[in-house]
Amino acid sequence: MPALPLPQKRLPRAVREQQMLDAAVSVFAAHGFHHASMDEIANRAGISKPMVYAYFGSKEELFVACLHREGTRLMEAVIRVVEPDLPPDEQLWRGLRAFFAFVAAHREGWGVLYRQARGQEPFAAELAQMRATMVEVVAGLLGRLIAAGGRRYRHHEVTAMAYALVGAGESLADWVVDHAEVPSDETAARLMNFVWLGAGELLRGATWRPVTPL
Amino acid sequence: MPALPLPQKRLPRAVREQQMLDAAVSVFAAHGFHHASMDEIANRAGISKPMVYAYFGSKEELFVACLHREGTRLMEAVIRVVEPDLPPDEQLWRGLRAFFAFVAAHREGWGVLYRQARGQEPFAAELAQMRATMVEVVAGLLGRLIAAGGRRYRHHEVTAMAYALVGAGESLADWVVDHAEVPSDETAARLMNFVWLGAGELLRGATWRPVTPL
DNA sequence: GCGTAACCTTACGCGCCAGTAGGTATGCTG
DNA sequence: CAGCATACCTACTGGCGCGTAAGGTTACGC
Repeated sequence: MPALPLPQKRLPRAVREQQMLDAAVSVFAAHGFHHASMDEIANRAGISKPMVYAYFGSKEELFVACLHREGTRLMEAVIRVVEPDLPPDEQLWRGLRAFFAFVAAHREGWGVLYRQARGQEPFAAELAQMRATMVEVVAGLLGRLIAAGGRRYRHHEVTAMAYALVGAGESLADWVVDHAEVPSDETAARLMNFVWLGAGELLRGATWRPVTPL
Repeated sequence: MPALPLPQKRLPRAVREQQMLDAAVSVFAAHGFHHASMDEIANRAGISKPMVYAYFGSKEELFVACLHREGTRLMEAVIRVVEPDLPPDEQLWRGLRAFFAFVAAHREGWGVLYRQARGQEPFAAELAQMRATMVEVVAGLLGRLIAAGGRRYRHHEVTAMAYALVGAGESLADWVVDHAEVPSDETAARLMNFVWLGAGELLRGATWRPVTPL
């Protein structure tokens, strides 16, 4: 969207910071980190460049701030729906739905930033952090799930499974971004089926059904 | 007058190109696309910059060439072991093994390039191409697998499953790169189990066993 | 041997943009 | 209405590194 030529009211820092982040997210998403210019970001935020530097310090720090804000929002969206009292499969299902819904709703924001960050070294750390949190959550879920079945697995095993699941999620998220016509819940259901039953069960014709209908 | 310490042998184009690619891969992997300098690449290849431009045209094209060479090698490594006459599960298993083995063997090459490319726009296309090929192969495998079980699935379904699988693979590949101590076959086996049996089967204590022992 | 094509070099131009210097306006607090 | 802090601006610069012009040198065909 174009820069809003609004009356240049003096605004408190907290507000301007959010505006800058909004601008930065869309510019970074549009051109990528390196091709994004700070001038454009400042412009779009309806402010001049030195303000951005005053508040965020550097281009890299600004990017990290974007990543952090958007990532936190995603996490919150997922965690909000995963109530610990529900049965594990229901938790997983809800988490997946929330995840894909978020990705679909933030098509041009989160996904793109995320992809960016995985390559560029300075950001990989920040990313790995969030990813690790996510993996931990999922691993916990799988752990309880398996424990409920009376079996025990090594930590390593469960972590690897969680990693695979998170990766599958990311990959399908990419797919969702490019296929706006497919409802995100449908994708969530597909992954749920795949994960829950595995190819072995699937080919025997079994189908996992959500308690809450689509 | 300037005595050349190194006997700068004149080499045919094909040879030099490979040397340049070798140099480029390691420099790109080390610093990332943008922080890599053409001078350093030329240097490491034991050649001067204009040669690189003469042969590859631009920094971007050079990167694409790297991506292409490495990607092709990966594809070949996987396709080589997947003999069409084998039963589908064996094919899948072999493919996974080859994939993780390749990634582990090219720790500082392929994985890093791959991560880079997903963000930067100009390369996403090239990447998507290879990815699509991979997904297609996997989807074909899954399709035959399911058909063998006597059931039918929509193309969309199978493709999504393939996408999820490929994503899980990529994700675990990252993990493998950071965990050199874990043998790649172990990771392959884990994913195979996960995919093949699904969490549902796993928690009932089932285990898929490879025909060819680790 | 001699021309010519391919290989290879040194040395530089020059756009782009992150980041800054230095200064002005505004509003809050007493 | 001082006086102080904070919001905000215009206008620069420094240098990094991609890409190139112009010119040597070696191999190879004839």
